[in-house]
Amino acid sequence: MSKTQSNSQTYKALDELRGRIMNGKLHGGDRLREVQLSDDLGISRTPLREALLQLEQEGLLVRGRGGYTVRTFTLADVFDAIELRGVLEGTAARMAAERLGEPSMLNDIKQTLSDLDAVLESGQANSYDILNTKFHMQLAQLCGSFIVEEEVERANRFPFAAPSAFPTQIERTDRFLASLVVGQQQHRDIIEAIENGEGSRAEYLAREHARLARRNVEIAYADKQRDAQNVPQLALVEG
Amino acid sequence: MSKTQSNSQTYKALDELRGRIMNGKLHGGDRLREVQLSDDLGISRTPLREALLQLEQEGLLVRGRGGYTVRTFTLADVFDAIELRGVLEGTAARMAAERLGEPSMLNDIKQTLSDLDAVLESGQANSYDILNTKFHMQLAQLCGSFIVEEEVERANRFPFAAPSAFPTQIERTDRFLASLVVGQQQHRDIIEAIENGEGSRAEYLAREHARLARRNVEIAYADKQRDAQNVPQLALVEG
DNA sequence: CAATGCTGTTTTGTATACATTATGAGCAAA
DNA sequence: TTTGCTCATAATGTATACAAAACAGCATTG
Repeated sequence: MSKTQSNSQTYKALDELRGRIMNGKLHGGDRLREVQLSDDLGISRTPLREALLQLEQEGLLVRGRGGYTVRTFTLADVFDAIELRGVLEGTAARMAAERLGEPSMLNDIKQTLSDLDAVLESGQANSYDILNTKFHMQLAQLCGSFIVEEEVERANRFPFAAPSAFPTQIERTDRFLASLVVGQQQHRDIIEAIENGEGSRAEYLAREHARLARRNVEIAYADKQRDAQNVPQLALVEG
Repeated sequence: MSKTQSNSQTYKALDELRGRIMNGKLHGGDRLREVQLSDDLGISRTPLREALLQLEQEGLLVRGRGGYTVRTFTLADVFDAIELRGVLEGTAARMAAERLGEPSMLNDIKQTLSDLDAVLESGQANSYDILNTKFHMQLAQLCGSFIVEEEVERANRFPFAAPSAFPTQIERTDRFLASLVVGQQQHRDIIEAIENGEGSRAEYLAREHARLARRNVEIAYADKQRDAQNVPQLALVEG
């Protein structure tokens, strides 16, 4: 996160390409030609290549026979990525429960919980997403292992798998808003389990919590045509 | 795996640097200067930078304030990495159990099990490591999800976390050889669980199996001085 | 007619020169 | 003595020229 700002050109290329892929401007299987992209973006090949390498690591591109192509995702891939995030966040939660030192270490994340409550009552959906992301980051940090924390964050960067990947853009149906309430209860339960040192409970609650995201994807995918404008990321998913 | 061969210079740099770090020629905290390294390795800066970027992704280097430094690992980091691998392999095993189509899909990995048996009886330790690695790769492939498989392989690339990271180099004590027998039984149990569709059992067996690797690290670390020549990777671990 | 090899073209891989930013030493002033 | 500024130096970030390799199309040959 810190390096991103320093690399001006590389970051610009990274951001722009990621955007194009996620928005569906670049389709799965499209080949990326360096010189052409370089001209297009107004960025020379060296930082562009750095960005391409990064996007390969993020899983958005595949490198075959020398050239990069945009990766294609199936709906199953999306579900798997979400499940993977659940597993990793579950591990973070379990480790947090097993290793937690002073209860005061939970103060910050409890504050986020309260903020989420306030936002849910007032119905400000945008703030919810920001706070939700914050909660998940704080949870990852609680595990006490930088190795695990890194991997959780990595899983969160994966397309569609992020805790707030879809909510901002999905139409705010009552059904969806209700799922936020459920999710917030799960947040509370996870923290309670950690506080009580209930590692296994914390792990499975976090896994179950990730399935909420899966459900959101299912809803969005079912209404793919209608949500096409709201959720352009869906263009990435084939079929 | 496929791209590695194509990049001649980049791969050379990657391999050499990885080796230097793992062997302790480069110590934790050492700064890597591009021009100096470029001269040293006889490789120009562009492919070198690509290698550095890759090593950052692998977790061996950290990028701060523009420059790369060799990452320092604590013993706790090593344990966490191993636990993480256990979690991910456990997930692969569980998914394999839950999703397995035809039982014949287990034929290949069962063959590996038999090969491992034969090697254990004959006492050829080198072949054991190769087959052990093969087993773990096949297990990852069984999960039916490329996303998960990729992440398992990623966790295996992490220093010390690979299934056969240490065994080849550790002195072959009776105690250690006994652990191989235990490990092989765990292999069999995992496959049995998958075959029976016992997802949860498969998951936890795989987790427990990873703890064998942890024990090997503990042994090696306790005898750090004696094993220093045999296990140069230990130089990477501070303290 | 099929297969194979040649050649022009395009694309990525590599090297290096240039630009920009960080760093640290030295000195001056408080 | 310490602190802050300035400037020299050296590092990384960027651009581009060149090399090598892959690819496609065509012609030639069996």
